[in-house]
Amino acid sequence: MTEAATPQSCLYRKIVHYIPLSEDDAAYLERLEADLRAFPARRRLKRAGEAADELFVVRSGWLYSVRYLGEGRRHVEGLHFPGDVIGLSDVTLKARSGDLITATDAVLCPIPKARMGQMFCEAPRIAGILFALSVVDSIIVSERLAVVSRLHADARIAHLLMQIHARLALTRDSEDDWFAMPLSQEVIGDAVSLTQAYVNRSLKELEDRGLILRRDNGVEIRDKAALAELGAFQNRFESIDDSWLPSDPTSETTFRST
Amino acid sequence: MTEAATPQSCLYRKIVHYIPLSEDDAAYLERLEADLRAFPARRRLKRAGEAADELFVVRSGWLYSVRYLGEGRRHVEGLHFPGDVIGLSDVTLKARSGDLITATDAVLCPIPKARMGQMFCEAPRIAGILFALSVVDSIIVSERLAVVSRLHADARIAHLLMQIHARLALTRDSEDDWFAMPLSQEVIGDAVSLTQAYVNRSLKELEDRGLILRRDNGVEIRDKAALAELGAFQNRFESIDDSWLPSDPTSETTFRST
DNA sequence: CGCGCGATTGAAACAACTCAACTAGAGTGG
DNA sequence: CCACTCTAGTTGAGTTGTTTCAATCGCGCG
Repeated sequence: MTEAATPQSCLYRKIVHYIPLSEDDAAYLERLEADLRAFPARRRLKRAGEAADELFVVRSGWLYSVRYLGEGRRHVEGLHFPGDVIGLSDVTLKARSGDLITATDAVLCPIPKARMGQMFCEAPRIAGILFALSVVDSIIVSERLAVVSRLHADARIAHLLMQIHARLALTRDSEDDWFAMPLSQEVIGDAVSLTQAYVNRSLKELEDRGLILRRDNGVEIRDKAALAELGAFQNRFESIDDSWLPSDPTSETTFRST
Repeated sequence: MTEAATPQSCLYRKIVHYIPLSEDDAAYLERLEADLRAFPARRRLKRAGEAADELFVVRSGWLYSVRYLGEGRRHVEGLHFPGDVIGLSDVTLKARSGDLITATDAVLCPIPKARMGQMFCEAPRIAGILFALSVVDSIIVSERLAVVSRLHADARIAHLLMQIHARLALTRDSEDDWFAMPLSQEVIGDAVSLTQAYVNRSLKELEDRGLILRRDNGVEIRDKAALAELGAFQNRFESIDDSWLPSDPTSETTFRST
């Protein structure tokens, strides 16, 4: 176990990192995360083809989703960190497109997909926020696509490391330049489209150049500027534009002349 | 001009392709698309860095968004066809991440981003549908990421062609295996991460193998099954799971015992 | 008619892959 | 406490898919 059994809601922390939340909305969120489930590391929780009928809020632990495209070719669709909502990206699918696997021990809150409809009616602001989170997810994927498409091995790795670091920072208060890295080089490779062997070489090169330091089963970011430059990384999810969100009904700023 | 000046709403057609729409919702949609603007082909409508303060519904024409990541490296983030909503994928960004360019003459309906908030309150079902469309967009990107990551040049092209074909089919009644291809090989390359020269070779190979036929400035799909197999293409946006959507308030099926 | 962009084709260079052997460390059981 | 096993990481050599650079072709358009 890397965390306490019932950690505080990282989703809540992530959201308030972005936008202020009223008491009511906070309470609504809390009810959403009522049901806690613990899973051990390296477990395949869901498989491609199973019904995609629930979302999961990640309370603690790392997970990833993989897809298989024939002849053993594997692709990591996404990494999931504490505070992430897993499954937003396939609410429109009846069946899961890939497998969901725990990288570490993890605690999740399942949410039946059916509740989303209620939410759109009962809590439009929460619905809007969920929409925003889903958009953030898709920006992350889109970013990765650009990088994988057009950058070299070392730059892809650099980008991935910066992205992970930035995503983790959303739910941490302390500014730490080290994070644990429970993903194998093979998983990293499947995420940025490289072979395991080449991931190794690239990591070594980044380390030799002094951009990172591998220690204690994790990675220390040693030269943030250089990594960002190399990996064409801009933190596009550090803050969000919430100007379009439905306003909080409890605050009386809702009705303004247009 | 490839279409009439004020064509029928393809967004409406796309939505009803997926899910039934009440009179009220249809009317709401129509009001959303009140403002029509025509643009000539090959025009840069928006640039990276400009304020991302509006969405566009595509009434007619093709567009694409490109991103530049240093040293002339260009990446096509997305293709936009009639019925698409451009900009859903960066509602959470204050500034556009890339340029928006018309491939053909095009007619667009701008929608101020600010209206989205209202929508979440006034028309939860429409908001839900917009959310679903955004998820479909992100599935398309995610699909492309998997393919670009793990498949060879000919397979990537095969996938792209099948994807375009399938997306166009959403708003067409006639089953046609030919479509116009106003994208240069360079743009195609920037979309699937290949150089223009190699796109050419791959297209030629697909043609030699009898999977496609290039004619009349377009592409004819000659062997759909083989292309789908080669490009690991599954049509994951032909229909959507709408079971979770807020129900239509005008229909009296809303309140059921849970 | 000639200009210019996009498509076509060729040859050389190279980034990343494949295959494979070896090492380090973590866990297990005797 | 050591030998055994297993998984993950490291490193090397040869191969290949794709890029790069460049030259040529075709065609729509002013």
